[in-house]
Parts: sequence; structure tokens; C-alpha cells
Amino acid sequence: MEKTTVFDVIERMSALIRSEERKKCTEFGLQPVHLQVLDYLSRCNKYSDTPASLTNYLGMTRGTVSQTVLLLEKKSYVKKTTDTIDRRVIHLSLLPEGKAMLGQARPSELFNQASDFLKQDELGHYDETMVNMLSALQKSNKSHSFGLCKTCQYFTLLPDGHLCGLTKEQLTEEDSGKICQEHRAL
Amino acid sequence: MEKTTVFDVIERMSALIRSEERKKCTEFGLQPVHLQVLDYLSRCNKYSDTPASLTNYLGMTRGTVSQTVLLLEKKSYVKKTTDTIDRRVIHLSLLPEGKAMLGQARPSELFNQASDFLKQDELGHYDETMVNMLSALQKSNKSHSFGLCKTCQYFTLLPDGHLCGLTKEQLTEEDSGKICQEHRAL
DNA sequence: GCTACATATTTCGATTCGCTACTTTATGGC
DNA sequence: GCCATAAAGTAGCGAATCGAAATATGTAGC
Repeated sequence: MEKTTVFDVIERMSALIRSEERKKCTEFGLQPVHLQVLDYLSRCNKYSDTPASLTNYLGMTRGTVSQTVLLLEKKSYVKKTTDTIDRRVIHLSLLPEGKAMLGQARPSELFNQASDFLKQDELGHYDETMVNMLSALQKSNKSHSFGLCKTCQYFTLLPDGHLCGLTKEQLTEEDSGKICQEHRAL
Repeated sequence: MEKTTVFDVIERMSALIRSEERKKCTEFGLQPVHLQVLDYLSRCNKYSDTPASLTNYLGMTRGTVSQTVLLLEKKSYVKKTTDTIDRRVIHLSLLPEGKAMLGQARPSELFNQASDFLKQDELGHYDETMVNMLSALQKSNKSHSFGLCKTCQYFTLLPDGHLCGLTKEQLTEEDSGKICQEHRAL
């Protein structure tokens, strides 16, 4: 029963954010999916910055993703680079203009205002809870990573070991070399 | 700094849910926005079940929403009813088939599995935190309600007063008659 | 080295989606 | 009654999406 409630609330937050995002999109003449692509590219590692990974992440067809990327390329939001080893694969990367667009389209005002409604000293505690929730969701997500932890953008080297910056989990040296199940799509 | 992290995590959850949802969509031959409409209609009250409210919620144009509703009507997911008092107004309602579709398309498996990764005794605590977060987001959302609290689907009558079932807030008799700022779009 | 198969991506035609501008119908103030 | 306003629908056009076939590169077996 409680289970349902918690995830129901998450769905509500998700819907709210999406609604705000769509409004921003029409403002800039983009579709939500375009922002999703930019967001993905701002977070993926070099093992998952390909059209194939993007296709898997978005759940669209290869053809559509190809067209979408073409559009974003025309607008100078992303750049294509052919892999030097395997010349079949294409690496996608965000260009400065793409990053700028992503920054503008984020519901940052919404978040700024929301934080005013939360007690400042509670935010740290919220943080921990939320990260646990996210971690659980990621673990149950079937879309696994193709990247190594040590190449993840959240990977951090500490004096006393390794740390995943997103889940705040300690990682062993061995773990860092393994394929990451957590961050691929994020 | 902490502020950024918390909302960043929410954005990650949101992105993950959307990704899963899109996969479900293509499975059923629907667009994400169609599910958004069904979801909205399952939660709106009689003051916000109109195409105009839906338009405001989705951030799309009236024409587009009109077409979208037409499509969902053809598929027997929703039903239109003309308002008896103001004959310009149309009320939309979910049909059983629409509810069934909504149930199928929800990332329920994702949530079920995610809950297995969380300690059962912590879920209640998570619940409180998440509801606070959602409440803060809703407060800062500019899309205000057009409905009265007492008509909200989350409104509950208790022996000792009134309760908002979503935010768990106590409501005075007076509050219950006011326009709700919290739940319109949800 | 050649063949067969696998993988990554693109191309293309048909279809659907979404926006803009315009129209229709209904309400309310004067 | 007349006009402004509001809710919803319609038509046409461009963009997005799908599905299937095509292209290009890499891999494995002989």
C-alpha cells in the first residue's frame, strides 16, 4: 500500500516536470524528445554516446533517431564523430549551443522556487532519501549500462578509494573496472 | 549546492520513467502525449476535465489537443459530454478501455521491482519526504487550480475534519471550499 | 583471401502528429 | 439585439515517426 503511494508521488513529480518542459519546448520550437536527446548526451559516457544507445534509451526506432540527430546537427546542437577503431560507430557530442539550450530549457525556476518551500536544513536529508529511491529505480531498470564505472561522469577518485558521485556508493578498485549497471541511461 | 543535487535526482527519476513509458507506448501504438492525456483525465476533477484545461496542462495548442482527443475518442478511450449549463464546454471522461490502457502502460513492473531494493520499513519514511517534495513543486508550479478542494479526488472527509489525501494536510471547512492551488493539473 | 553473417547507421516512402490560422457555436454585457 | 469574448472544432501544411530496405564496416570460419 505504502509502496503504491511513494511511486505514485514520483509519477506526479515526473508529470509536473514534463508539463513544464513541454511549455519550454514550444517556446524554443523544439519537441520534448529533442531535449531528451540533449539531456542524454550531457550525461552519457563514451560507451553510450552512439545512435544505437540513444535508440535504446529513447525507445524509438533507429530511423527516427537518425532523423532526430540530423535535425539537432543542423541546428549545431550536436556533433558527429566517427569512431577511430570501429568505423561503423558514430559518437555524438553536445556542442556549446546544445548545452546552452539544455540549460535554458530546464525547469530551473520551478526548482528554485520549490526549494524555497522546503526547510533549508532538511534538504540534505531529502537528498539521501531521493538518491536511494533513484538507485532502486535504476537497479530495476532493464536498460543496462554498456560503460565502465571508471569512465562514468559521476565517478570520483577519493584519497581512500573510489566513489560513485550519483549514488554516493563506495566502489572497490575492481568494481570501477566493471560494466556499470546504474548510469548508462543517465 | 545540495538544492541542485536533490532536483537533479528528481530529474533523473523523471527521465527514467519517461524512457520506460515511451517503450510501452510504441508497444501499444500510442504517443507519450496520449498516455499523458489518459493520466490527466484519471486525476482531474469536474472543473478541469475540459479540453481547455487539458490544453493548459499539456502546453500544446487547442487545435492539437482537439485532434488528440478525437483520436482517443475513436479508440474508445475517452468520452465527451456537453456541459448542461454552459453548452460551449465539453467534459472529458475516461472510459473503461482507457483506464485499462493506462493501467497496462504504467511502469508498474519498474516500481514493483524498485520497491524490492528498498527496505520495507523505510518506505513509510520515504513517503513523507516525497510528499513534501511534491508539495513544494506543486506550490511553485504556475499552473494553478481551477477546482475546489472539496471536489478534488484526493479530498477526504474525516471524523475530526477534512484531509487532503495527497499532501496529508489537514483542511479547514473554509479551505475545502476554496480554489485548490495544488491538485488541478494532477 | 573469400564468403557468410553480424552490427551500426542511414535512406526513403507512407503515415501520423502538431502548429497556425480560421470557423463555428455559445455566453454575457451593454 | 449587438458586439466582444470564450470554448471547441476544422483545414492545410510542415515536421516527426515508423517500418523496411539499403549501405558500410567488422568478425568468424574455412
